[in-house]
Amino acid sequence: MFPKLDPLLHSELRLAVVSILAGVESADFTFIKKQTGATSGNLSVQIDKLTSAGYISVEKGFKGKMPCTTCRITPEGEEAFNAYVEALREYLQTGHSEG
Amino acid sequence: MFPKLDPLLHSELRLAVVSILAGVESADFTFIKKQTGATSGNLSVQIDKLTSAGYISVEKGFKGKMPCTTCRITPEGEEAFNAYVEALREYLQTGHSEG
DNA sequence: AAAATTTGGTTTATAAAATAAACTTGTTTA
DNA sequence: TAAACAAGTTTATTTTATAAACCAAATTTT
Repeated sequence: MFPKLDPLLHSELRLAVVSILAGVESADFTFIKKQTGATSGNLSVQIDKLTSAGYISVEKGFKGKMPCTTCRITPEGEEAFNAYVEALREYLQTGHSEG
Repeated sequence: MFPKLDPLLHSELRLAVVSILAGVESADFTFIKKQTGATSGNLSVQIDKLTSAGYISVEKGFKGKMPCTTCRITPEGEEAFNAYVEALREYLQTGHSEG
């Protein structure tokens, strides 16, 4: 019927982050921030949550002398994303009859 | 890029309600409750919100002697639902390149 | 070279949401 | 007629999302 939607992905910003990461090998904090238009604080928090869930991995390093936080989606993250997309289709596709 | 998702629809239960109503002429409270598996309280609250937003309309009557709350999607609701589906596609479809 | 500004974030506080628990009103059943 | 049930509503609690404030280091300006 209506499958449960993974609450970790059913969040505008986290979904955007995962969507970006699903399409690239990796992306860094500032890039994701620009793409999503999110504030640093919000993005930092949501990246933490995705990391704790094991959906993405984060590598902290430097680009020249500047700190640089690089994010990647994990296999678990990809799987969760795919499952979420599948689940959502049930909601988006109308035609739930009264029978 | 990533369009804003209508917060009124980006809610698991409200989305399920609207999805159901988008497919039928009308549906009553108890039917929606069964289909979604929601608690009465939660459903009541979410139906109120959708009503306040003008996305659905509610008609209170009786089925025999029992109270019966019938819900319908409004044209605004349909439009909002369609827009939401469109917006979501941007998120679900991967391939946001780093260029 | 000191001061001011910018970069790249994190931590903490606040506002909004989702959800469940408790309650209400009326009806049916034992 | 008392107990149980139906159909919801109201209120309280827990989560979430978000923004505001903060921090350290690097860069730019004077």
